[in-house]
Amino acid sequence: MTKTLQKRTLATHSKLLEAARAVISEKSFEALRVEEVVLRAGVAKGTFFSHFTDKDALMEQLISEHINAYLNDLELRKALNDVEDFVEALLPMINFMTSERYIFDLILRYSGAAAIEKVGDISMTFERHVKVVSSWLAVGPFRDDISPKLLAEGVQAFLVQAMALKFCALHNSESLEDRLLTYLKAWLTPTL
Amino acid sequence: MTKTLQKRTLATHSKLLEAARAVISEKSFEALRVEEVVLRAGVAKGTFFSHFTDKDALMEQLISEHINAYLNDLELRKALNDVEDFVEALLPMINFMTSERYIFDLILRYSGAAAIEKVGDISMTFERHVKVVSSWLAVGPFRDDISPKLLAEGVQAFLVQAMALKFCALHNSESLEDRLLTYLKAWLTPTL
DNA sequence: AGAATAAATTGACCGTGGTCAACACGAGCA
DNA sequence: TGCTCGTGTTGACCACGGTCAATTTATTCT
Repeated sequence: MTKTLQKRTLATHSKLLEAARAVISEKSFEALRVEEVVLRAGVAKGTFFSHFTDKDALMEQLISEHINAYLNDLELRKALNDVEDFVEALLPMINFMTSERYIFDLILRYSGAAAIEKVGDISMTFERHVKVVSSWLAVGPFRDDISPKLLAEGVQAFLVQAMALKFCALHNSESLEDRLLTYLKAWLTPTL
Repeated sequence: MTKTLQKRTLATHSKLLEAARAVISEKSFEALRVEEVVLRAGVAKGTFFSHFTDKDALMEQLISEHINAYLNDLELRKALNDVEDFVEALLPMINFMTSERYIFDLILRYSGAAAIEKVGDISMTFERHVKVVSSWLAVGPFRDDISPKLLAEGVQAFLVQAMALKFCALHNSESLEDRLLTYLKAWLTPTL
C-alpha cells in the first residue's frame, strides 16, 4: 500500500524534473516558471503541485543536487595545510552559490531559516558541509581551543557573510576571495 | 522644480505609511497586504507603487525604523566589559529581528544581498551596527590582533548564523542566547 | 469481465503583487 | 477666467504561484 500506480507517478515526476532542468540550463534558475515546466512536461498545473509542495521545493531539490556534487568532490580531499588551500577548495561551490542572486537568496532562506517542521534538502547540505569542514579542521594547523564542529560552524557563518557582501553595494571593493581569506585567517589562526 | 504639488504628495505618502503601520500593529508584518493598505489609506493601488518601488521597499523602511530605534539605544551604551554584557545588550534587537520569520527573511535578503544599484535602509542599519559594535570592541578586553571593524563584521556574521539556527529544525536544542555566547566567546576571546 | 475502490490528473479559479494608458488636479501664465 | 503643462492618481488589467472539486486512470475484489 501507498505504492500503487507508482509507475505512472514516477514517469510524471521525472518528466517534471527533466523539464525543469531543461528550462534552467537554457535560461536560469530565476527565469523558471511553473507554467513553462508543466507545458514542457505535458501535464496540467495542478499535477506539479501534487509532486512538489511548492515552487521553492523544486528549486531546493535542484539547487541541492548541485551543492551535493561539490560536496562529493570536497569529501575526497585530504587535510588542508592552510587557509589559502581552504578557500581555493571551497571556491567552486561558492561561485555556484553566488552565480545568481536568486540562488543565494533561496539557499539563505532554506539553510537554517528553513521550515521548523521539515528538514529540507539545502538544510542537509549545510549539515554535510559542516561535517566535511570539521574533518579538515580536526587535523590541520588550526586553533584547537574549541571543537572542530564549532570551528566549522564559524567557517559557515563567514562564508555566508562573504557571499552576502558580494551582492552588496557598500562592499564591493574587495573580492570575495580576499574577504573570505581575511575572515578565515582571523577565525582559524588567531595570533594573540 | 521636482517639488511642485508636494503638499498633496506628502499627505498621501504619510497616509500610506500610517495605514501600513496600523495593519502591522493590528496583525503582523507578514499579514500586510498592499490591497489593505491602500484601502485604509483611501487611495488606489497604483498610487502605492508611485510612492514605493515595491512592497519590499515599504517593509524595508518600516523594519529599519525599528532597528534604528534599537541602534539608538545601543549607541548610548559605553564600553562593555565582557561577552555576556555584549549578548545582553544585543538581545532586544535580536528578539525583534527573529520575532517573525518574514522579518528575518527580509532583513537577510536586504542586509548585504541587497540590490547592487541602490543601498537600502536595512543595508544601512547593518553598516551602523558595525560602527557601534566596533566602538565597543576598540576599548573592551577583547583580542586586538585584528581591527575592531573586522571583529565587528565577525560579530555580525555570528549574529546572523545564530538567528538563522533559531528557525532551523536541526538545531533548536540550544537557545539562541547560549549559542551566540559560545560563538562570540570563541571569536572575541580566543584562548590559544 | 465488471463493479468497487483508490489514486493521479485536470483546468477553471483565486489571491496578491505589480503595470500603465487614461485621467484629474493644481500652478503659472496670458 | 480660461488655457497649458507637469505631476499625482486611478483602476482595469496582467503575471504568476497556488487550490480543489471533478474527472480520468489504474488496481483490487468477486
